[in-house]
Amino acid sequence: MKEDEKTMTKPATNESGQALKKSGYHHGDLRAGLIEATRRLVEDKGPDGFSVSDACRLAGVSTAAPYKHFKDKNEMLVAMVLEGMQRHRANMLSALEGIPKGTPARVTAIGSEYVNFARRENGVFRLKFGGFTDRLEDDRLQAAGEETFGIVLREVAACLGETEITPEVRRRGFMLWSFVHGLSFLLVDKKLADMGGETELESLLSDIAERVLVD
Amino acid sequence: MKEDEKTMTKPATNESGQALKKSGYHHGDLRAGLIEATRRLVEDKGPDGFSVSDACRLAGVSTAAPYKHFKDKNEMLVAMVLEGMQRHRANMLSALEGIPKGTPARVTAIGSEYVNFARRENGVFRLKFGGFTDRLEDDRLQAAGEETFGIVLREVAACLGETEITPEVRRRGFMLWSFVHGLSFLLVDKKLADMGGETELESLLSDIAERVLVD
DNA sequence: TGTACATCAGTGAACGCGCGTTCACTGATGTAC
DNA sequence: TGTACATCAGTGAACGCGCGTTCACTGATGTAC
Repeated sequence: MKEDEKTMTKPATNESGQALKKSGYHHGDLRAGLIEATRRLVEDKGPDGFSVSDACRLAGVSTAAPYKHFKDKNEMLVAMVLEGMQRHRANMLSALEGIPKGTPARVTAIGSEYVNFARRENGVFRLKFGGFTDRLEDDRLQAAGEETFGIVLREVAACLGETEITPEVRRRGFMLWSFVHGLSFLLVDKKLADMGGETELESLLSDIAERVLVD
Repeated sequence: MKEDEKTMTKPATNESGQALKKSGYHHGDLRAGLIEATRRLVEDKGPDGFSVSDACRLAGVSTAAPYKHFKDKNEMLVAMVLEGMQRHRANMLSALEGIPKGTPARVTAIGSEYVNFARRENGVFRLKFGGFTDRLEDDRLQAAGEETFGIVLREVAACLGETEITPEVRRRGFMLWSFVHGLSFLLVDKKLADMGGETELESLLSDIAERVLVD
């Protein structure tokens, strides 16, 4: 196969070893490749360090190629954030596995995963919440966010012994969300330099859960 | 004075009526004028919608002028954010006036002002906290932030009956900060569409203060 | 009070750059016969 | 199985644009005499 030779002379055959590109001419799944490139760039250079040109370079593709898959730059970012939110949601759900229903420990587990996502996928997190929202404004993002918040509300309701989402459940859920959301930002901005490590974080989360969920 | 005629033909004599420019040739206080222009642009177009060229246009000055007062674009943003943080701090302090020492009401008042700042000066708030930190990284900003946090810690200590900033005071203060910080973001991102108005906000803040400050 | 002069805050033109997007195109691929 | 063909995912060159920053300059201002 001279495919490989060709690939080696291409400018952007991916620096980190993981393959973003499949074959010589047709890509295989360029849409996914570009989303992954977008994600990487946002993680590496920050939410505003992303450019279409960079993504193309990383995916090893001409700068015109994305427009076969996305309307414009904004669509690329939205698609990437949506994917990230699905991951986030899935992680939160799997963090619940094995923890008894109706216990504050479930709420703590969700919070812990929320914070971890904010750290692990800092760029995506900031892109969604850091004030780029105006640019990204999109019903799909809004909907995905509410769906995720629903997971929290369900657990809060269970803890409070409610069978449906009452206004009080919303209120408590919102308190918890606010706390965990702010905590994520402060951790990621490193405002918590002297606040200890992982144990301290877990204790903070369960402490808050208890304080908010106690009637 | 033909000064006025000249000014009228200038392209950027300020759209909103408020004077950013003083005289025909020398400006008077261009540094302040540019900081104000920067602030306006960041508020109007978002943290990443700011450009030096725009600021010059708004201040009615050539694009080379800022470099007599600031090292580069970043310095302009830092200067503007620093000014904003001083306002923020002053507002928090004056929100305390007349409220009895050692009461949770003082903590609530600070929180309320924090949230209001995030809404009133949304652009500045996001610029400081929304993930532009990497670009803005600056010791002066860090120091200003810690000074502001000190106000909270002092009040928390008073509420807990401590005379100094113990680890537990820091812990509680940090919980409160996280909550109020997250609340600010969620309000500003309009994730609280169904969460009621000002009264609800105040009740949320005092509720949290009580829950966190009760031993 | 009037004049000569140094200062330095502003000018305006220019620079090189990377960006987002478009265009006519090409050639790999899958399908119908 | 082999061939003709339509499709359409990619190319690569080009576009116009606004950006941040620099440069030699100019002329208003304050100060010394």
